[in-house]
Amino acid sequence: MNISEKISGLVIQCISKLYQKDIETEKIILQQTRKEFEGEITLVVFSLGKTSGKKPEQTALEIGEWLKTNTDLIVDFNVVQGFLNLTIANFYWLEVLHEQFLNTQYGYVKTIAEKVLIEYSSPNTNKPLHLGHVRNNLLGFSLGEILKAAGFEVIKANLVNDRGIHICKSMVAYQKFGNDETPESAGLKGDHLVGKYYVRFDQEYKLEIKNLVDSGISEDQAKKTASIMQEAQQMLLDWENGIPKVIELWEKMNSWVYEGFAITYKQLGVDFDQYYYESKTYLLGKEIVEEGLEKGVFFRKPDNSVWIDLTADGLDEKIILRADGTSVYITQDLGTAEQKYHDFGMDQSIYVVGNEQEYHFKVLFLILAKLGKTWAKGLYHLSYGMVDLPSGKMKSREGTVVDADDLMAEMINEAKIQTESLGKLDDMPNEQKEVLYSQIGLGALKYFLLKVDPKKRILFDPKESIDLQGNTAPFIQYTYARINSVLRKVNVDVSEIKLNTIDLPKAEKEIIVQLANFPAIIQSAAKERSPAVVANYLFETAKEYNHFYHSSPISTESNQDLKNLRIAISSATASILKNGFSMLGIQVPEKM
RNA sequence: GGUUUGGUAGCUCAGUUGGAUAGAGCAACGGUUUUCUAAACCGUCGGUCAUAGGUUCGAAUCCUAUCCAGACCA
Repeated sequence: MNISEKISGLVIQCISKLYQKDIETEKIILQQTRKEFEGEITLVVFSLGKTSGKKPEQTALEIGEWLKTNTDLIVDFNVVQGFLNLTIANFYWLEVLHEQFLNTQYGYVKTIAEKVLIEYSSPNTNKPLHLGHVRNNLLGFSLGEILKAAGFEVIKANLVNDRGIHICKSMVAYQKFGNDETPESAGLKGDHLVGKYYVRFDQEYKLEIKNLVDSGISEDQAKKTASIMQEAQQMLLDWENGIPKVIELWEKMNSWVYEGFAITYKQLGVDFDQYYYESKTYLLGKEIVEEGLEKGVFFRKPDNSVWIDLTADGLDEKIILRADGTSVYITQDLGTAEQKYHDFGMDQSIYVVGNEQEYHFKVLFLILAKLGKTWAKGLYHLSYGMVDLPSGKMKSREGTVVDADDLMAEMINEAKIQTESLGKLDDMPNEQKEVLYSQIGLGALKYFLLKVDPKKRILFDPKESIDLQGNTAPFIQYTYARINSVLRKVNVDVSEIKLNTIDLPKAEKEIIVQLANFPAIIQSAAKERSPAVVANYLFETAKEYNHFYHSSPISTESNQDLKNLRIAISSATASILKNGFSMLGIQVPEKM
């Protein structure tokens, strides 16, 4: 039971004793006391006026007095207008702290309540990953870690988009212009090599359109008749018909891409429990179409196409199956959703996909609900904003992207320059330095993307490198490293420390109160499905600790009780920073 | 045209179910190291919370309308 729940209980008791009235827990509004006032928890009394029949200040005074005299937990109070500021007994804070530094998994919920599947990343195999994908990957991974900490069983899934016309485009371009180039011969990562031909296709295609338009054909017509596009469409048909030569090329090029992705994923630190491939799932969903027709949820038009009418739900009529019987995206997604439920029987299924697909998922979830799928209520689209450049949207085929591999390399290099210029680590072995640069550089990148609310779009200016000072990962990493340094200096076994009840100085109490919020933060981040909640909390915590650090010497403190207290606080802070960061996929260095 | 998300300091963002004088970081300026890591700390400057109404003891937060930006559906 956390402190708010405890106090709520006490206030209910108090009101029943003082005013002979019962009150619902929801009516009791508690918040953290603002720094400028005495106390740690504040009861907002305005809404209790009706219950007490008295003015807010009078009510606050009466409740405060009762709590002070009748409970051990509350030792003092003060009233400001309708706010009752409560001072909690030191023994409580010491208890919390004690639990924290003994339990390195403080705040984690160990009993598994529900199973949740998170689908994220879901790349196309025709080009390398860019900054937008990085946001997706980090959000998906991080949310998975947060949900695990909050007591969910998590399955991370990746639905690879490995077929379709866009894949055929790079294949056609490679066939025409590739000269049997390989990643080895070109000295390129496999995904970059394939991406090169995706760009090449677009260039050739545009050129051909231009020539056709110049010869007097309309642009629309030119787009359709361009021979390179027709080749791509033919290749898609050949692929569907399993023409060996095409399948072979497809397999070869995809395998290059997978080798490239594996490297990028590894460096990003993301992983998956389950892979789905669109090439294996794209025919799913046709049975659902039958099911929908039988149930009367779908209807067939005279031209034989299948539709659903969602106008009553404020949406449109949506096509489910084309007149020629071929699938559209939503058909596959219906099938894949059912497949996933069949495979895992999860309670919740989260799709981490950009906000451009909000409409699509609204339709998908609605259809599944209308089909009477009991699991449809557990579907959720984690929609996030685009990462845009000052010049606008990133487009792979036009080459206007911030490449994930390049960016990571730049960030690591930036971290290296910065670290070397500080010149504190001259005695560190080179191998260790490389690890550190990567922790700092990647940490800064990840934090940059995760600290903002997923709903918001992010503007990334490649000309301005990502900060390493202020509200950044290195700030928090530094706080961690510094705590480690102090703990090395005092050289005690933290688990052996006994905390005696002593007066808590203000700085000490403030940081303990901050640390005590960690379990609630995990829950709130899980509920809101937002790693940003964790990121912002960790920044506040690090800031609070730094404030404490500068006013509270540890190694030179002669009062043993106070020294132990500070060691305990430092140790607890370190483990919260480390655990919190691990939920964001960011590592902490022992030294920096 | 419709749906939807956002708009908070020069810039990047926090701001819990409505609560106290709207907070951080960056940038700018000033200070702190014979003391445990100065990637730090302390201070100064900076606000019509897009706009206008409404709800109420109380609104950045809820409601309505409008403006701006993004995304999507025709």
